[in-house]
Amino acid sequence: METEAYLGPHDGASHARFGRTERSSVMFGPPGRTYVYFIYGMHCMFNAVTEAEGEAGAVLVRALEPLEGVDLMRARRGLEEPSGLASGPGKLTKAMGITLEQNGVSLLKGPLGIFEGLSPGSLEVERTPRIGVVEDRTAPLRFLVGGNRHVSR
DNA sequence: TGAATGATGTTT
DNA sequence: AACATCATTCAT
Repeated sequence: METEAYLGPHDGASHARFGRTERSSVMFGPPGRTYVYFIYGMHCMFNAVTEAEGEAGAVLVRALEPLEGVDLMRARRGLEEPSGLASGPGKLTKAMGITLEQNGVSLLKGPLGIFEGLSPGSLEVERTPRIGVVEDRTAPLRFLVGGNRHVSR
């Protein structure tokens, strides 16, 4: 698992840096929903909205370790090998079948209810600067599970 | 290292 | 209405 935090209007690398726009409006909405957006003309990025309504904040899920549905993910990616299925934010949405249609849907229940029935775990979490951002190059807002190879490049 | 590829927000 | 930018990926 690998994530990055994007903050509110004061975060120069966040989509919320222009305030509440059509694209970023879901970031200002209630927490526990998805924020999905289209980038580079070809990739969807998957975020979880984190902050209270009226404040902006989201966590970009950049990579994960496939535990279930590996064959389906492989089929969606069009890969023979099950390695690197979701080792990047664009790869991850393709493997998961996440598109703009899922923008703003709940993560607390339903098909994407990934926060449902979660119990706190204990993981070694490493922190590094975020990838692909030009503002705030040094802020350590990228979080990875220590020693896990299912991360982005 | 660079091309692919299109929406977004800002500037004119 | 036009432009620069972009929370990437893959092939060269």
